[in-house]
Amino acid sequence: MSQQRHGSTPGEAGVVPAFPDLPEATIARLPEYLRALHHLAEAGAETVSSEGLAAAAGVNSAKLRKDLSHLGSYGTRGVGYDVALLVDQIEYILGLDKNRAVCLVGVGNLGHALAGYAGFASRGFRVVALFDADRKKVGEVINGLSVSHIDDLPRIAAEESIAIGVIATPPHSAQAVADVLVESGVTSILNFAPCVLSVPANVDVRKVDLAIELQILSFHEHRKASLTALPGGRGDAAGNQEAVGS
Amino acid sequence: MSQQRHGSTPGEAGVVPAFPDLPEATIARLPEYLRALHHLAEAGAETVSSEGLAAAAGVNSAKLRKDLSHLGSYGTRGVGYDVALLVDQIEYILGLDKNRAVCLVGVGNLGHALAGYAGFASRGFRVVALFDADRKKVGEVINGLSVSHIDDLPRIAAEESIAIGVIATPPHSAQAVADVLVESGVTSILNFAPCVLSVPANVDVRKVDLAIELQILSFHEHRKASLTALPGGRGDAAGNQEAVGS
DNA sequence: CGCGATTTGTGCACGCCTTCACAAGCGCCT
DNA sequence: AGGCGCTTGTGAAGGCGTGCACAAATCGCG
Repeated sequence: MSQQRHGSTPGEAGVVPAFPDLPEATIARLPEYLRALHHLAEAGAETVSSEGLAAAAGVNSAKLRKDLSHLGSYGTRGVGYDVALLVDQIEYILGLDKNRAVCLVGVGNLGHALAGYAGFASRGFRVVALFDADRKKVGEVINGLSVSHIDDLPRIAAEESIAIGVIATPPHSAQAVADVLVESGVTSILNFAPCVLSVPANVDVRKVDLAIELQILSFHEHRKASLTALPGGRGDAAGNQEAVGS
Repeated sequence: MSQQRHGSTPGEAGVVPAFPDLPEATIARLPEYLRALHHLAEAGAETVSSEGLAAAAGVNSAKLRKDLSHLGSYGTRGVGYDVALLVDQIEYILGLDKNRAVCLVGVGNLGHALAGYAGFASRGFRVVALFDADRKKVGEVINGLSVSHIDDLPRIAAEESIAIGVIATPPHSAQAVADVLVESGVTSILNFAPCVLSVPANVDVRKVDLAIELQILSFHEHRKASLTALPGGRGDAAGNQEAVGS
């Protein structure tokens, strides 16, 4: 679904739409808004208020309005936001209208699951290639996709115009894989290996460490336990949920 | 992340050691430091400088020093930090010396992988129970653990003193699962389902949405593409790596 | 047409986090 | 013992993000 900018004054910017300078925190929340909006759209809602959308996304309504205001005025005062319009706009900003090709390296325990993860395809990502260094795994078919050897990565990445790579290898080989990915033209990496990657400045890396999340929860368990052990400690302050990022 | 003030010890250190009031951002980095320290310990290092550890963890050295200073003075000026001592200290703070029991709900594609994820066990977490609502999956053995029906969750959670639960179900059943977990005494939840969970204030929820990470990368791809398309745009702005948090 | 109800967009203040820069402290060498 | 180099720990400044509170804008209705 290609699309150009809605509404916005045609008087400014050039052929390439001016790219808004969004705060990183806002960017991280846009996918959450998008999910909530899709949900609302399926339910038949045509418009939604900042209050309603904020509740659906689990954030403060003022924060949501400020986030959305960064990408332009797509709301109508007294009414709310047009759901369909906002969906299109956020998908455009996130670049999800490109049906991006993704490759996955490391078809082990986790990689196997990621290769079949339905959440990727449903958000506009196509996993177009799987790689592994183990020749015993090459040729294995997962979710309709055959595993290739990592030596073929540069060729296939070029053929398929792959810009995003997912690393699901053991940590000791993650850096080597990252080097190959970068060499092959990949400019965004999602790293599931628990290690620090070194990449050129023009390459973006995001890291997901499942064990770290548990350790953070463990800390809070420890804290809560030591609080309830104390005389005055009642753990019922105002708490809300939401996490990740950062 | 759930905020929650916790007044530190009223008087001085009691039987329960005074629990430091760590910034959330610091907590999120401690596991990273810990991983780097384990790596250094295996390599035989006895001490490490803030510069060295910061590099291994992929952060700024000043930030690392400030983080560590929050948990006390465990470094020696002119020398650095004692690796073994720091490992013990961080593990204590994170509550990893308790070998915490974890249960996993939802043995689908992702849940299967998580049940076998070695990174959990190696960081002091024991996955002691697997649950699913599908009776066809009950009894299936994964990684030496048999899948139980979710109706048995309250009983088993009590027996095993489970305080941490992992949700890897489809989003439409995640809230119901969370309710059962909370009802069963679980006070920390790691949620892999792409939805917002509503829980009591004393329960901590962290969310990991794999698709969101890809969408954030997609945004940066989009941004980089529109930058290189612009005349003045050279794609060598100050790019850094590392992410998540935040 | 005007008014009130409603909701967006945003100026502002506050607090958290990051980063710099440097004094204080420690060990080693002479 | 004394000085020197190295490293930690921290005060201060700046930036970023959050949330409040309100003005501006829009719709519906009498």
